[in-house]
Amino acid sequence: MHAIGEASRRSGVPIETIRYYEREGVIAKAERTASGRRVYTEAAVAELRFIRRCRDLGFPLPIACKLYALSSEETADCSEVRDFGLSQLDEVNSKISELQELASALEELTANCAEGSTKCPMLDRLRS
Amino acid sequence: MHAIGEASRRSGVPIETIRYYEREGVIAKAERTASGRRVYTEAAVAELRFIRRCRDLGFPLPIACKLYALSSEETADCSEVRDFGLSQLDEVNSKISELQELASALEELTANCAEGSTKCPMLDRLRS
DNA sequence: ATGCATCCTGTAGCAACTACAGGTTCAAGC
DNA sequence: GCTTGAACCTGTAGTTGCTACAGGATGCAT
Repeated sequence: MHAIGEASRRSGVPIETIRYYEREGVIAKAERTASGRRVYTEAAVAELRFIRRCRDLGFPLPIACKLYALSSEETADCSEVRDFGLSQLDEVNSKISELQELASALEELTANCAEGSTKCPMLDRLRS
Repeated sequence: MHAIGEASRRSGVPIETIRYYEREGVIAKAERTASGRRVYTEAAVAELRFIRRCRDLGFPLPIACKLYALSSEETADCSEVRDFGLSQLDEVNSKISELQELASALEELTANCAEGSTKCPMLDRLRS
């Protein structure tokens, strides 16, 4: 059993975020001591860590919740998990292509900017 | 002189966003008709378009403002513009690498998920 | 005169936190 | 037993850049 600070250290989820997750129903409400302080079991810490890993992979919170629910089921069907993973992968890949287009646009725009010039090709392109 | 709807169509900035920009001081306050409706000059529409192009390139609003200010100066030094562009490029590039790491992690995690399996390697990795 | 598009203000919601303010409780040292 | 400082509590507001109403006024065409 750990206090919230220890749970935070062990899970890598900031204290404020843990409380936020509880408020939002992402995780179950923690038990409390007589004086009202939250108490976390090892399993609760593992849940926090699980959620954090999902977030690190870019899964939105609702999906992270679903994945955790799946992971708690005995009968967890791998293919459902895989579908979430693949759809997340799709999204990440399309963000990557978007950003790559941005990057090449920015490269082109900055490439012709010469120091001291009063006629800036980048500004010209933004204006026209 | 255009009403806000026309300014929106011409600049590609949604009406609500134009009002938001005005509230936030991103653009100058528009003139009003006797009855209180906003009125946009050709120059104001150009400003909106400029801001939109900056946003499309991923520049944050405060930077978009600075770029517009620079673009209005006679003495605009190209090198300052270039610096903004390069720093934006840096940011885009680092986001790309982050996302590429995510993508490869997701590829690895999903690769071994086989249909019907009750032991999901992806869940195992999220748990451990 | 009527109806419909367009406009107005003001407020709230989104995602996922983060950062206070203002107050209680716990634990360690003296 | 008392003090002090860390850690905890609730509740609210701010972040970024919009977007979506609600509820009402205005403009224009028929």
